[in-house]
Amino acid sequence: MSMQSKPSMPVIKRLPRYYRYLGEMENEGVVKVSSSELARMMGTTASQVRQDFNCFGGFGQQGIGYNVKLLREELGKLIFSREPIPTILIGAGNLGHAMANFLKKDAQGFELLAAFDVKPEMVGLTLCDVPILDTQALADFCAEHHPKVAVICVPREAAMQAAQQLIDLGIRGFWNFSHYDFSIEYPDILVENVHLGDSLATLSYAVNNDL
Amino acid sequence: MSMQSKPSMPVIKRLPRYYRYLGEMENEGVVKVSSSELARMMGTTASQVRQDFNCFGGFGQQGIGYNVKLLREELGKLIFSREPIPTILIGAGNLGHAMANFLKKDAQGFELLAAFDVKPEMVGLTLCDVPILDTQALADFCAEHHPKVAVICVPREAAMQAAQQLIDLGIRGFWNFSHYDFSIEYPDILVENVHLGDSLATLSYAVNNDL
DNA sequence: AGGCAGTTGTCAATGTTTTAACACAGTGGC
DNA sequence: GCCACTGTGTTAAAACATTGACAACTGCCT
Repeated sequence: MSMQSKPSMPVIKRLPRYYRYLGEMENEGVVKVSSSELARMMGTTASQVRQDFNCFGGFGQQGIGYNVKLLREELGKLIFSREPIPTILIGAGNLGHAMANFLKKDAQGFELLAAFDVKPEMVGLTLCDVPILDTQALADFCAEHHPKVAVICVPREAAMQAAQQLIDLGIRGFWNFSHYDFSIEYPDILVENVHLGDSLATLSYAVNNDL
Repeated sequence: MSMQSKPSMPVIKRLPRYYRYLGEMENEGVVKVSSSELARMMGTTASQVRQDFNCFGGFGQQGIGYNVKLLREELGKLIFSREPIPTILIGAGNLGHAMANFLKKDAQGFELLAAFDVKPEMVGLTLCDVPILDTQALADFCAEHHPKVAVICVPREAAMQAAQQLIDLGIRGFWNFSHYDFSIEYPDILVENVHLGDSLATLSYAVNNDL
């Protein structure tokens, strides 16, 4: 039970998937699981599974395997905070709607407080039970509610403009759907990019080159 | 100008980003660029940039750098096919709407032919100029139009059910937003996963652990 | 009780990706 | 024309990630 080494990015990126599979198993009533079975689901080796968990101190029992419920709880503690992270949405367009929906219904660990948009006809409406506010009101809102994460669903130009303000207002984390790369210009923040265009392009490459 | 070695996955994943940056530069009228400048934008080293391009034969000129327009064109040829890939959308819900929009307006290399949904009230409507059809009509539609890629915007259970049928109907590539992992059960297809939940969880881990 | 089959934690070996180093090509000043 | 300067293509080294191997442990069967 010794913390082996600081988890590397590939390990961290696998955690949510372990967590997801374990959730499915728990729903199906599975009690214990072996590293080799998890490996089969993940498409990797048992060795990697064990080593991944060992970065965090190893949650298994020798000779037995891993307790599904316990392991999931431990991973949950690593991934999610005790309190949901207060979050705002920038850009209540098509994509913004879908992501608000996702945050409210399918995601855990985040609490959507409000959405912001520049379009006057949007302001005043609600989106999944949260108000759509004018971007003008952003500073006041943040001063009062201290959101920690912003979901960026505006085009590149708007994201560029908003970046400095959001950081100044105390936002530390970004779930970024825009084509603007925050991390380049502001190194001290946490950005999770979802570059849909890049993802599609990768698929295109794969289809083209028959990978 | 010698093809060095088969490009590895990390290289391929970087190509769309190079392509994106080069597009921005071209718009700004930049004519030439050096590997070190590209490296600064990408957040990596000049060495990596040069090596990445060399997988495909090296598009630069010694002593000069890279011609922005030329390099972008070459990368474009690698990533995209001559003809847009005929594509269908499965699931015309909130997310499906956003992705149809994205495919039509922001993406290149794909042509959205139709959307499919099981909800009767959806069927018959249009979505970004393409018809929303009943899932029942899927087989006939594919027989006639031969789509090559499907965008999966339905929940896990529906994706599981649809998987075999879509593959049988000749779909080779999937842009998958569901929590169902195609690649595990069907190895001979091309899947680009966009696991929004996993992405959010990664952000949560980062915020929690202050990475 | 003892051996066997199954499983984890851990360390070593292997494979892959990134970074560094350097020879060589082109450009511009003189 | 020659020399310094810039910057690529390419090879080698370093860093990193995955896989293999094995001791330690458990439960079960005889």
